[in-house]
Amino acid sequence: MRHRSRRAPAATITIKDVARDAGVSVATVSRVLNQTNQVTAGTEAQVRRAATALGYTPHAGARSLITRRTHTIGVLLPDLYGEFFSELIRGIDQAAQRYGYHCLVTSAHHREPQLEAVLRSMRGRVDGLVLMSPEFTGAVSARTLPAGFPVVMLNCKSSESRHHSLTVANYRGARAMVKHLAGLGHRSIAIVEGAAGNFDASERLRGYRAELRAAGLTRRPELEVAGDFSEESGAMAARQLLALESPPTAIFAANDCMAVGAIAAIRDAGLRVPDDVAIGGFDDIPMARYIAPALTSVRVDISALGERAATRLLTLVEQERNDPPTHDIIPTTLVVRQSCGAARE
Amino acid sequence: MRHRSRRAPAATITIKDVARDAGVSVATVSRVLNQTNQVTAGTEAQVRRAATALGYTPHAGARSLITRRTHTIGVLLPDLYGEFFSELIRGIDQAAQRYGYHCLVTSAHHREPQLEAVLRSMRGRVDGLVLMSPEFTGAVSARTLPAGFPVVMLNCKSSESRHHSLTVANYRGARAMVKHLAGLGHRSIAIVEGAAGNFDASERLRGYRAELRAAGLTRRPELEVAGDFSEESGAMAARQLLALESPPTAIFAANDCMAVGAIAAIRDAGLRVPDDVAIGGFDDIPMARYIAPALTSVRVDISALGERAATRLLTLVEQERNDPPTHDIIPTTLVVRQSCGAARE
DNA sequence: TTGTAGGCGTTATCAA
DNA sequence: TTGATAACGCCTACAA
Repeated sequence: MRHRSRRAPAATITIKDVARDAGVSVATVSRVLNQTNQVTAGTEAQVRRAATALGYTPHAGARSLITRRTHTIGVLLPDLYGEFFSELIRGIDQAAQRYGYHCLVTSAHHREPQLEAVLRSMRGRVDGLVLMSPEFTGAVSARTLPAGFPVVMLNCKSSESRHHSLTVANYRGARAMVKHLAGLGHRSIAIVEGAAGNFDASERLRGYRAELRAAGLTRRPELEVAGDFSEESGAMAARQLLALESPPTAIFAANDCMAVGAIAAIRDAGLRVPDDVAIGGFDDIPMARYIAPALTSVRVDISALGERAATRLLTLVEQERNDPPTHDIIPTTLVVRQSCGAARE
Repeated sequence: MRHRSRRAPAATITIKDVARDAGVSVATVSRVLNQTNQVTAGTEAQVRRAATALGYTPHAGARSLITRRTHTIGVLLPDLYGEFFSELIRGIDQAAQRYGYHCLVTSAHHREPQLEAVLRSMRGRVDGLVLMSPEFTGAVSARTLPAGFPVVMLNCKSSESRHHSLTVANYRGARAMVKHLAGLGHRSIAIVEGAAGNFDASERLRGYRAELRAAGLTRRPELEVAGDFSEESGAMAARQLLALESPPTAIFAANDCMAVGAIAAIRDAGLRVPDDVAIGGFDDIPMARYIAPALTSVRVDISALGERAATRLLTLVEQERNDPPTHDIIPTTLVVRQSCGAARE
């Protein structure tokens, strides 16, 4: 008959219950729990006893309402597919935990209105934002975020410089790989591009083109093939390149997954890597050294990227200051193995 | 001279500002924003105009304090390393977004006290919990979570049945793989075990042993080699197995990464896969079909696991009822490719 | 249909 | 050292 066939209201015990049981005021309980040592050892003991007896835990939401600190950072990612993001989140979470913060993770905001809605929904939930989104512009920021709200951008267009940013050295990494291949004597070097619209992808393409020019090689548009970072797209791209009238002798895949797909396709076509076609990848995923032939790649320390981003953000949050934006670049390393034909082990 | 070389207090605009500008009370603003259609079209328009003009967004924390709904679910994982977790998070986040919920992700809680602290810190932050932790027992639950708090456990010991749970069919999957290898005529089948203490690892080992017995094969302890799910541990395990007086003719690696490492080690030893040693993996990561030889594996739909877990949890949260706990098992599929010697393409 | 006022669980500011 | 009491930003009876 009552309105309560529903779940009981989660018998929530509050600071008041502790105060009552300890025979003190809520203010005193609060003081004990917040380490503001203005309490007698005796009363402190009483309070602690009552608190543990009741199994009391402060309500984070209520606390943050008056404190204006949620001790949570928001992490906004364009996607969650693949090792890149798990590594990134791992790094971010690691740094956050070190500071005693939580991570609110969200992904997939394609169109601008959706992005704005997501950013808005963060109000009152997070103290700052790690943002990885090509769609995030200064205008969006102004419309959705309070002025001075701490933000660190990840792998975004460098033009957006009003916020702090961290970027992987995609351009330099790609140049290093192409330079290496050219140094091995390759004159026709192809690229399998990353996903369209992806910032990493376009930067790697830019590096590829720049280094071709620097090496005095002519750029052939038919050697720039679309891909989407998946193994399958790498295989398709390789097949397309092999079917050319004059196929390339080397292929730079914009990530390791596509490189693996390309190697499989080349093998299926009856050709050998690196003897007939040399292959280079990007990212240096753990598996790169174990496949056959071992993959030459551009190493990126993704979790370090995440850690630095979170650390930067948390510094901003805790300092409560408007430092002038910094723009860091995370360096990459060329790792030479068998697939490019340089190392023969 | 002022106290404010610090950041301005983020000029936060509240419901009061909107009410003032719209010339109505805060209650009316609230009603407009919460779709309780008890407002004149005229005043509603005024309120909306004022709200957008100010760029107002309700404060989620304040709202949840009175609503007793955070619209956030907590996700507690033992780790964040590797594709498994990114896929899992992807599935969880997908379901959460469909329900309009956020995800608070945390990892790495090794010892019990730390786990309890983390669970406690969730109070007032989340409406429910997706929990993947071997250390989470009924006792921990009772000490840290309010009675009736919605929880869905992932890949945990089935003994813990007071909460809802979802589990991958590790045991059955492992049996299917071993049965397949035995069916190909292999009499000495080795296993490279997963990380010690890991539930998936122990279940896959259990399945391996059970199927050996069922196939009438004698179990040889030296054919059970330790691993930790990494490529490197798979390679080490394979080397160890090849050094045996009578090495196995087939190796079941408890995940694909270790299988890749094992294949590399076997090749380095001058032997061929599958001719000299057959290999089977577990998980069927995207790359499995592209390596050489293509990897036979047990397919797991991880993102589906995450999606189902989150959906189950959100059903509990929204229904506000104490349903009797359900215990679902996510099935696996054997995917036969070249590495086991069955398919020759 | 609208406004007033109380309360959600904390912390912060005063007096005492 | 301690205790009232007023915020924090919002929702929701209840009254008008």
